[in-house]
Amino acid sequence: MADWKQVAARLFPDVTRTPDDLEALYPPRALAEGARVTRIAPSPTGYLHLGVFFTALVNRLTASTTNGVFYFRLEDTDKKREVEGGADDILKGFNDYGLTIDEGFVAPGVVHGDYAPYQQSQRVDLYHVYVKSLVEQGLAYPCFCSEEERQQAREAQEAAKCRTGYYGPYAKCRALTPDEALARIDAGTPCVVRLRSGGDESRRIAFTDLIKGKIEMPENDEDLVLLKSDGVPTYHFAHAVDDHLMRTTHVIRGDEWISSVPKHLELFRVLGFKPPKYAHVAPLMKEDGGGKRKLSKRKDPEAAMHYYASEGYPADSVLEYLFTVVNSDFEDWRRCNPDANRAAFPFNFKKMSVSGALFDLAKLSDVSKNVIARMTADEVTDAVLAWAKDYDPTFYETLAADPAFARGIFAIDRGGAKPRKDMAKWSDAPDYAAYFFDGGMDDGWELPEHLKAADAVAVLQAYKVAYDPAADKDAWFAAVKALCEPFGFCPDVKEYKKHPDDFKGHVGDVSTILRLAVTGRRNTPDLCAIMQLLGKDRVIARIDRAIQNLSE
RNA sequence: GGCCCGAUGGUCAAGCGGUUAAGACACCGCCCUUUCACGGCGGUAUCACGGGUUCGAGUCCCGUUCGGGUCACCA
Repeated sequence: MADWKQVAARLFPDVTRTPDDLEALYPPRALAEGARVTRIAPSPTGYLHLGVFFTALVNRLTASTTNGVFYFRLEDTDKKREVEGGADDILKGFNDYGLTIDEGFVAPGVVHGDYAPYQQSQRVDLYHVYVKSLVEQGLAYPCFCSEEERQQAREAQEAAKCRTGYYGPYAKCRALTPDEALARIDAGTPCVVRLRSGGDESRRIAFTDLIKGKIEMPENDEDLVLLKSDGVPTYHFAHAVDDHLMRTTHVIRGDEWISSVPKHLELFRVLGFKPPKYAHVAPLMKEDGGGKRKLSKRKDPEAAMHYYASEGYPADSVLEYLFTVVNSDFEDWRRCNPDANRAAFPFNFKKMSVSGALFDLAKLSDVSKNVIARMTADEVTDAVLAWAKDYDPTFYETLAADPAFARGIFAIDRGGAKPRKDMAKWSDAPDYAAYFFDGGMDDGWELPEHLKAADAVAVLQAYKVAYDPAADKDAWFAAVKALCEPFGFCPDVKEYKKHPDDFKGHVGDVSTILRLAVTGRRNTPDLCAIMQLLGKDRVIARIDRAIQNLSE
């Protein structure tokens, strides 16, 4: 009569270490009381998803605010879904947004830390040590069921209207004796290793989620797969082993995991590990036909962090917005600390939303406008240039041809106490700056309805005479004002409002005529500054063209 | 369908048994203003529904409805 020890030995002939050995190899961390160890553990299945980034941010904040450690572990146990270079994309994304990683994979090609390896595909020996031990104890067993068999069992369960899954009486291989198991291993039948669950579906297990509060669920009674037939662990098992061995104190992850917590708790129990604290983060949602749904990697371009770079949202804007979603009191804090570094924000689980928040691009825009409004002309120019180089080569050429002129464009109305908020993202820049370039001005503009072309022509002709390219802002305005009365416009807006019928319009209308002639638009920054930047020749040429257009 | 979570304006949300139910975005109006902006002030608009408990319920309990998540050798 064989026993489970023999089965374990047959299953894992190369495993010589014991759980105690590993315990010694990866000792508890020497950290101060209260320091939290957190991690992000993405799988390299493609580009960096906004949701992953968001979760990483919460992990980062949790570690930072407690002087703990935030590490990056690669969950590359699913070779089928793996994407070449996926890990580097994710890491690069973190780096781009200034999200620093303390340990594990910290940058593309850079890994360090005392709890290595940080890549699950390189940790299989470790997992096997524990599985072997569980099999020896009779707490896990090999299962030889084929996909077809499981499928059939499932259909039978559905027909009988009972819970589907591999548990209790439906766990066929659970009944195998060590001898039977040995025979099938020797016959070369592929197998997985399953947990022999001691759970009871009718009992309930309670735990406290740091975000959602107390949660109660039926115990797990499923004989979940620990090791797949290729010897690689499932997420559940890897989670228990890795987070224990890496001494994670707080597991912060997407709330799609919440229903697996009973499984995880059972695993920690049978392995003799102290379970971590859990915090399950609600997903970012998107409005979709009246309802809302989780941001989808496939359907929604804004689910990719890359989207924000290509649209030209400054990293700072994205972060600033994400913080408003992370903690509901962030905006209050920001109002009180307008210049403070976000790292100083006192992050708190209790201020996190329990249910999914709609990702609001309009709000992002507003936040971003404020961020950009605080930047200097040089910063804006550099950022626009950097963005254009990658995403709008034509615009880049245009700007790069005359950097000083480019800088001049973005310097207008910037830096004062009342900054303009014209741009929410760098991709707004080409349109914003279009009329500064001769080919970019739209000549198809029309006068506001209450103004007559003849009056406009008269104003423009007079302005040509009065125009002084060297005039400062006051002189410039005086010249505009002087144009009013001769042509029936009121130089004083208040006065005009008292007697609107006495005038053709007010000084604002005169400005509008000039603005349209020079820029082709009704909305622009300070006209005086624009004209100075444009220079005399261009201004005169444009006024002439306007006069001609209006005269036709 | 089973299990779990949730529900305050169009959106993000504060609220922890007694409030005129904060604030932000968006929208609208007014003011300021050389134009355009910025800014300031104001406005429209919310406690999903039904039962309890209570002197009193957005807040506590139970149902209903709706929304989300999850039920793999994926994570």
